[in-house]
Amino acid sequence: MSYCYEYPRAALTVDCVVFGLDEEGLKVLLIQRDLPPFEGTWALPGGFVRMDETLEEAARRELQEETGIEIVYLEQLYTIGELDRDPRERVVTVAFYALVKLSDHRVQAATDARNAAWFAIDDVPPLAFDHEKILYMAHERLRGKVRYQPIGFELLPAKFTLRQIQQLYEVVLDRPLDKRNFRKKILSMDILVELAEVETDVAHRAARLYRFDHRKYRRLTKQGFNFEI
Amino acid sequence: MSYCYEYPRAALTVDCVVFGLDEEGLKVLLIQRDLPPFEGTWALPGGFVRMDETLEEAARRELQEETGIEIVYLEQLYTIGELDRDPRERVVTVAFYALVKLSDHRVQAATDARNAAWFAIDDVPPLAFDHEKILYMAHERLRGKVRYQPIGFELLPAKFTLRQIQQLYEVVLDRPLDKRNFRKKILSMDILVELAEVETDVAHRAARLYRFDHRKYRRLTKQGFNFEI
DNA sequence: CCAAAAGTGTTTCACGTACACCCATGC
DNA sequence: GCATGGGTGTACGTGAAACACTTTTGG
Repeated sequence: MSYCYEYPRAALTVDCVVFGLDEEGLKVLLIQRDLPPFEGTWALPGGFVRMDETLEEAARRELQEETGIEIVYLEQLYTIGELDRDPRERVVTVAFYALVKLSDHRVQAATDARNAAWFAIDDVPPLAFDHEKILYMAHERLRGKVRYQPIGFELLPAKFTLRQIQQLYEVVLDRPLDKRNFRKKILSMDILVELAEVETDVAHRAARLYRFDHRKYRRLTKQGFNFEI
Repeated sequence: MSYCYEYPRAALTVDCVVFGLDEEGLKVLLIQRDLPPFEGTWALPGGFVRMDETLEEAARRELQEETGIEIVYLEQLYTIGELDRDPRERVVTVAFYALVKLSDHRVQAATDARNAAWFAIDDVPPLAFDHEKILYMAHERLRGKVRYQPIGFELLPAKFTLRQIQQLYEVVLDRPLDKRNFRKKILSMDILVELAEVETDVAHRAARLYRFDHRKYRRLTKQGFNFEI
């Protein structure tokens, strides 16, 4: 107990809502706590912020340590400072949300030393602390943001079919979309590059693969283009 | 120095970007610091979070203490945890932004004990810490949010003319809007109540006054209505 | 009567939406 | 040859944008 201050100070943590997508739908990455409080309960990955790292660095480090995942897309969500959210003492947490290409991370997270697992977003166990509230906020944010920023591609493999993007939007927005209209719209934005490849191992006609063109998107954005689904 | 912890802890503050609107345009409320560091420099109102108050409570209290302003619309903006943002020690700050009806607060803030003043958003003096960055973020957020949430009304008096709303949007979005189209659109949303009053003390035909109908808006929102300018 | 802003409709065009069939492939 | 999804075009309606003149009021 060697760090002393004139006034009391809250502890500062980060918590991360990590979203992934597979054939079954939208998933979230949880860890099972191995220490009290809430020992054995599922929770969002996260932990204390060190004095030599920024908030985002702390979030990335905790994700790396607890789940073995290297995050590409990470964004601050909200900071929660309710008085009794942690039974031990006052803990203020900065919540983040992250999007990962589940196709790349499926095995890693499940086999990590800590008990980490992907849960369907609609079938999440009871969570520690106020993590259900944080998860809800993150889900809302994703739903809102996916419509006017091309962040959905962070959930897809680098090469994807138009059907995959459409399914992504159908899952996140929770409504069916018309195939022809969707293709017309997404292609007319001119942010996808048509590849010379098609998907493999499907029991039907293989679909063309595309990739998202970050450079083109940035150029268009500067010219006043607004992504919107 | 009587509060001791096993690990070092960052200090936690709140900072507020308070926006107001008058005939000249968009304004921001600043205070002149009366203590080091940055003594004499203009800064965002804010201060340390106490252990018995939430983050939002801290923001409201600081605004009350430093500027005498009672805030209606207050929203969390971003949390900044860069390592050297405060020369004394590690300070993590939760930034908020607030919208006030400047018409009600013009005198109060200027005559408060502390040196507080409104500055045109495009003519802000050098600010302490990283407050210019925070101000920029808040301005961006306001610009973005005002288009799809009816928060602009928080900047107007309770009773306002259609010209006032239009000017508000012209100032915040920084582009001219067509009068007839704007009126058509805002009135067709059915979120304004036409009052039996007109403005007074103008050297021309007096315009009809309206007020924003929060209740109607909430009802429409539940039915899937989306505000958008 | 003059200055200043209030108030008011119509036309045009772009875009969103609804909708159904043939094609390619693997089994 | 059959099941599965890939890929494609048109018609319609709604809503955004462009645009100018008359009315009211105070000075």
